[in-house]
Amino acid sequence: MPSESNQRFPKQARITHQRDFELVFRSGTVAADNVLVVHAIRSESDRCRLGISISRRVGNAVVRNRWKRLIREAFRRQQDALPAGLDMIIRPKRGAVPDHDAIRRSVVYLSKKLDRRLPNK
RNA sequence: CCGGGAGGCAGGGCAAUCGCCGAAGCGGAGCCGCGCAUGCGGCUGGCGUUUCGGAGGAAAGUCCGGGCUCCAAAGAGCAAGAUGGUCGAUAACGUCGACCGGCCGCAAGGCUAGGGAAAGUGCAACAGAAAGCAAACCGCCAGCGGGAGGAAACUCCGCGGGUAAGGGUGAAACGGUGGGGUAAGAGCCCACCAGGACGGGGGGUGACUCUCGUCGCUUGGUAAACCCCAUCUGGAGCAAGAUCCAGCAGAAUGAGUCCGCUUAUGGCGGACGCGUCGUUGCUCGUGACGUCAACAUUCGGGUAGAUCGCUUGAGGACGCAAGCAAUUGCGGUCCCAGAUGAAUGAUUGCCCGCGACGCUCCCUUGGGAGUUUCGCGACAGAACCCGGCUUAUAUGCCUCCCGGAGUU
RNA sequence: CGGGGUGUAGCGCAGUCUGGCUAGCGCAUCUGGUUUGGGACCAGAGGGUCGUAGGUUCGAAUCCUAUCACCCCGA
Repeated sequence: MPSESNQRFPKQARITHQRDFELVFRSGTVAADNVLVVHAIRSESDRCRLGISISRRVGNAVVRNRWKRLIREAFRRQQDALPAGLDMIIRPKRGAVPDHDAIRRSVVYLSKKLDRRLPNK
C-alpha cells in the first residue's frame, strides 16, 4: 500500500483562524461557476488548506451542515487531484442546490483555474 | 361499522468503502530529568494503530424559572416590572396536579389574567329627553287661569306642578311577573322569583357550597383605563469567570496643605480640600483609590494566543413504597456528545413503510392478496447545565372514553 | 447570549401613545378632459383578512397574550 492515495483531512488541512480568512478574502483571487465560489491565495507550504464559509442566508443549520459536509468530502477525496499549495475558501453560489457530483467537479475545475492564474512562488 | 373526544409511543434498519471529534491503550519519534551504563521516569494542538463512545423530541424559538460565576457590599427607600380563585407539588416558576366558580357542548370533554367598582379619578362615538349626586322629550294625571270653541259633556291653549307604568334610541336606561293601591303612578304595599347586605347553623384545610332568619337594601359597565390590595423580583451573563502570558503601547511609586510620631533631606499615621472609580434606573447610607508634570526607580495590568470552566447531573432506566394526581422516599444498578471557522459524516447496495400506473389471481357491486417499475420517507443540528412553555413535524402504531346505528 | 425595531393598497409612509368620527397621504394603475399626437396639467374612480391566532370591551389597526417573518445593534 505505498501508493494508496491520501484521503485524510487533519487539522493542518483546514484554515482555522479569523485572520487567515480575512487574508484570503481581502487579497485572494476569486473564481466561480454556477455551483461554488472559490477564493484562494498561495499557501506558505505545499499543502492545500480548506476553509468553508456559508452564509446564514443559504438556509437553516441542517442545510448549511449539508453544504459543509459535501464540500469537505469533495476536497478530501480529491486532494491528490488538486494543485498543491493553495489556501482556498469555498462557499456556495447563491441559489445553488447542494449536489454531490456537481460539487466534486466544480472543486477540481475551479482550483485548477485559480492555480493557473496565481503567480508561482 | 360511522362520527367525535382525551392521552401516549416510535421518529427508518443492515452492510461495504473512505473519513471526522473525544477518551483509553500500544508502538515508534522528539524533548527534559536521573544514572558510569544497559536503562528508568515524565512531557507532547505531532505520527501510526487498536478498542470504546459520538445530536433531538423538539437539540429550534429564546417566552418564563433556577443552578453556577462575577459585580467592594446586594443595606434601606423610591421608581419600574411581573403575577392574581383555592389547596398542593417543586430548587424555582408565569409550570404542573387536584379541586371550586363562570361560559360552551346531547355527551365524552373543552375554554377560562378568575383579587378589589358601597376607596378615589377617568371613559362610553353615533343614536337618544336622559349615559350615573339621575333626568321629564312625547305621553299620562289632577289643579289653576278662564284665553278660544261648544247648548252642554267636553276639547284646545297657557301656567306652575305630580308621575319612571307606556313610547322610541342604544351594547347598556336604575330588578322581573301578578295583584293591591293611586288623580296618575312608583317596592308605595303584598305574593312568588332573581340578586345583595347582615346574622345563625351544617359540610369542606380552603376557594366555595347547602340551609334558616332579618332588612324592600336593588347601589349598572369598564381595572388586558389610571389606581388600590396581596405576593415576588439587586444586576449582568460561560464572549460569565479563572490561570499562563508573545508583541505593542504603557502603568505604578516617590512629592497637595496642615498636624502628630519617629530610627530624621527620609518613613508612618491622622484631618481637611480636590479629583477619579464603583451594583448596570434614581437617591441615601456604607466604601475604594489617587494627589500635576518633568525626572528617577521599579514593574504591574493584560491584548493576540493557549489552558481551565466543560460535563456526574434537582441525571437515566428498573424495582418497592406513599399519594386521586403532580410528585416524593428507599434500594441496588448504569456512566450516556463535549466541538470552538465549530466533529457526530459522504457514497453505494439490499431491506422496510407509504403512494401511483400496469400485470396476475380470488370474488357479488367493491374490495383483498401477490408482483415489476417509478416516486416519496417529515420537522429539524448540541455550543455552560437543568425544569417548563411555545412553535414545526411525513408516516405508522397503541390505550381509554362519548354519541348514533346494528347483532346476540 | 443580550438588547432594540418594523409588519397598514402594487411601492413608500401616516394613523397606534389617548379605542368609536371616513383607515388617510404621495407615487403608481384605470377612466374622462385638454393636445394634431404624447408628456405635463385638470377632474374622477378602483384597489385594504391593518403579518397571523386568540382574548378584553358594547366596540380593537389601536389594549393584552401568544406566535410568524424580516431588519439592526452590542459583547
